[in-house]
Amino acid sequence: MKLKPVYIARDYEQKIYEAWQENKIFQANPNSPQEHYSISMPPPNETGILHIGHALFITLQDILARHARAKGYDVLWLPGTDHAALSTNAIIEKKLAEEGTNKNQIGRAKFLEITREYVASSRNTINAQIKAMGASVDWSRTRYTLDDTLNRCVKEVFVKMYNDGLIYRGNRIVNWDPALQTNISDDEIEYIEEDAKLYRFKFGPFEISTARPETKFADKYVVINPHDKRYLKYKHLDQFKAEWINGTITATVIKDEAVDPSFGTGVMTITPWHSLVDFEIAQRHNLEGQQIIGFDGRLLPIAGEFEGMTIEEARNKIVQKLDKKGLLIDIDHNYRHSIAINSRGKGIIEPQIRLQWFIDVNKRKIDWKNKKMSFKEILQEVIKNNEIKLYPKNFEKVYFHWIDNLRDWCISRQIWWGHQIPAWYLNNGDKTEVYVGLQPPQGKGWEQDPDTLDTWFSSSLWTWSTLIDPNLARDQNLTLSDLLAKSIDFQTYHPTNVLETGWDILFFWVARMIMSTIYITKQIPFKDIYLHGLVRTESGKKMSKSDPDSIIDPIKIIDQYGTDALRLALIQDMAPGKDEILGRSKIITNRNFCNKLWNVARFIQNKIKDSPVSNDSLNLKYDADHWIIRELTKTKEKYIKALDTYHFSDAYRHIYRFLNDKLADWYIESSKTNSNSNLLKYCLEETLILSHPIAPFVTEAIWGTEEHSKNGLLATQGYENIVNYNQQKAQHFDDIMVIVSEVRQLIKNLETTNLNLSTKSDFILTNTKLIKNLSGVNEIKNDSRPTPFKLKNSKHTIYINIATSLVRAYQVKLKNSLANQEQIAKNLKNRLENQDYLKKAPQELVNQTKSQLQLALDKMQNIQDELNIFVY
RNA sequence: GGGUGAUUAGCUCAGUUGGCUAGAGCAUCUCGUUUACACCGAGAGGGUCGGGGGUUCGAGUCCCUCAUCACCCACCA
Repeated sequence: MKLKPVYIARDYEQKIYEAWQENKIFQANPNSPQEHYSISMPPPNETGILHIGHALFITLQDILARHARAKGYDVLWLPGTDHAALSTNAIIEKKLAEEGTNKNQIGRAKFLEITREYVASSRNTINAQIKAMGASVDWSRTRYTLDDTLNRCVKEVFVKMYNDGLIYRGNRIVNWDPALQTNISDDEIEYIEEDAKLYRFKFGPFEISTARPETKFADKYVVINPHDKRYLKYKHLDQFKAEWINGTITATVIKDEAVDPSFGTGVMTITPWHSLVDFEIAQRHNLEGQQIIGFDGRLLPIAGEFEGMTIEEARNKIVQKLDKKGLLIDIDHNYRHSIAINSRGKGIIEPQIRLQWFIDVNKRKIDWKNKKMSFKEILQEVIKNNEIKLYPKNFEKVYFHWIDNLRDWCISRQIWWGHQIPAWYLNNGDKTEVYVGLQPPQGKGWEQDPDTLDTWFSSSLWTWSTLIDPNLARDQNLTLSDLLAKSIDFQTYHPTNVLETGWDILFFWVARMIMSTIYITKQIPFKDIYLHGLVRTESGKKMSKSDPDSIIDPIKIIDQYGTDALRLALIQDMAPGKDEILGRSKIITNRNFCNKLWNVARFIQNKIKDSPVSNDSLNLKYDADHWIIRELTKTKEKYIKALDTYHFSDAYRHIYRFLNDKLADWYIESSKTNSNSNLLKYCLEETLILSHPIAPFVTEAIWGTEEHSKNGLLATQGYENIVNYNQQKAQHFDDIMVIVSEVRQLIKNLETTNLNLSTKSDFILTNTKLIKNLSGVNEIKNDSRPTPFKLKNSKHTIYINIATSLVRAYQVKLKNSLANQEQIAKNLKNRLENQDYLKKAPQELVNQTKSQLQLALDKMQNIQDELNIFVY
């Protein structure tokens, strides 16, 4: 088949992916005698559509998977989707609201049914888009964070943790989202700053400041720093009367270090029910708290006349009332206040006290390394001991900092979409019995906890639960340990080799996987963690839905420029853990790499047509042949090493340099003079095999148009050993390159097309035609008579014959290069005159410096000799 | 308030344990359609690596400090 002049990606990509799938080449084979390699794909939201972040992680993981296959591993890259509890639940509730109903009206069963239908229809979208990216995943092992096996695992883990005392139920301040009617984890909160008013009120003998007067109905305590000299006459637990919003109250003085004397008046009242800090102060002193704001965000009966009002409605009215009573002192309008919002739903968070389930991160209950350790300690241990390696390493600092500040993890959510908590309650008059188990308890009156578990609880089980055989998981007679022992995938592919994900979910997900996996399986979940950065717009901003122009839509890019162009643009100049900027121009540049490869293939195929490939074994005929094999060998070593160490952009740069600077610019150009079609074909095939992990489609497309000694699709080809070459002959071609480059410069600088050379060197004379074709020199004569000018960079003696009219221009050029060489020689000389350098630097380096200096001096001498001609 | 990272050519960025005469892509300028490629080729210009100090024979690279920016964590009534 003949290749078209230009590579049109969309004509090939889909068919190629289908061919890969038909041949089942991405299917893992645990029975393979080869070594095994595995990656768990971070499951994207099933309701999502492919964005640039997905495109990045698919690209990186696909490169790793294909690279491992080419190295000869049996590879499992396991795909899946996440049920994304919070956001999916919110979508459905919004839909219901639009239809004029709500979840309580339709009931739990109906709600779940609607949700299931909705997600089933959208899951295909994301999976098709993952395929479009070229992902070499094993679709036969697709998993879902809400499927039966995972549900079983979730319950098993919950029950085990409960029995070990690692999960407890307690009254704690949680981040309540009145809009979504659920609490969310600390990590899912964002803070935004806004202008607010800071009110100062009279409170008994004190002045207090607050930005939130609406929470002050039940404030019966003033808290003062014990060291605050202004208030030494008030003792801890002193009582006083104060006129307040709804009449006179009796209040108590509390002394606590948490108060900052320099803020406001140094006196504050506390609202334990609606503030974490206040709650902690109240706990220290055993104070009562009272709920002021309902879970619907409206004021409760304690607010008296303000009952039922929202916070916005009530605030000004309360201030007005206090003002009328003469209690308002002043208002600071320049106050900036940060408010907590839900990073997913954007609802304003109202701290509330609720009975919730928590995971204890400090209890030493987990067996690891023959010790009883806490989750916190395990998280520190595995990274400290290098059992799990972080790339880039500097994220360790952030990681440890996060662990130091880790609190117990609240895992219950007041939503319906997700894994329901396997806890049941029985009301016995004034006491509630609690039962936690895999199956509902016997007997009447038990009711299951309506809450579900945080999505991250189930996704933290991802690496191992996905490797459990789903058929075995249905057998309730088997224990969880049995399941792990009998599942061949788990035995073969766990721990996984690498977790590749964004640094933004290091804590949400990565850390929690380490916790849960070690706790259950006694294995680490992965050996390496590679963190990539975020992809930003050309102006450096985060791509956001509110600014549609800023969004690079991978689907559109793929259609327009091809998947490979997108993949290459994503890894070009990318550094681990660092955000990168991606714009259209970068994609176009990388589309050009594909086109270059395509045209190299076209040229070589035409060549082969003209002089068909013989059946002889590979025969290196010309100096250039040895040279290109040397370059290919170097490139291959560097490329493989770069990918082995997650240096994606380096790997790409190496193959890019080889293709453009070596193969196309020099070898193909020289093959127009001296053609070795066997070797051309070999170089093309090697380049395709090497480039395949980073640009799978265009390479497979070219491969498909060729006849190969090797069978099968390109995606199944491994890296092979490279043929031997002769080092000396390779260097001969280096000599030719030096000459050609200098001649090209001369021709440009002197603005002539009429440049002639003469030499008596046999080497040059046998390569006359090649040098002429490559450099554009007019003629190379066999003539030993010297002319005033010589080529300077070649070790061969080659004279230049130029017209007298050009001599002056040539003189300027000589002076420039003399100055240049002088500077170099001066630097090297200084270095060699430094005794310390001679003593302390490695001998090898000193020798190198000496020969560099000699080279520079020789060149200077030559130039000077030529310049002397002008002395008159 | 605590922390992390960044600062290298006009722009976007590489630069792996210090050895650099600091690189690439894009952009700019000049020339060129020679058996693949104008989604091309050849050549050129452009940087005291944010400032200052230190360690070292040697610093873009390590340490200190200042400045600017970005992000993360905590959050004060």
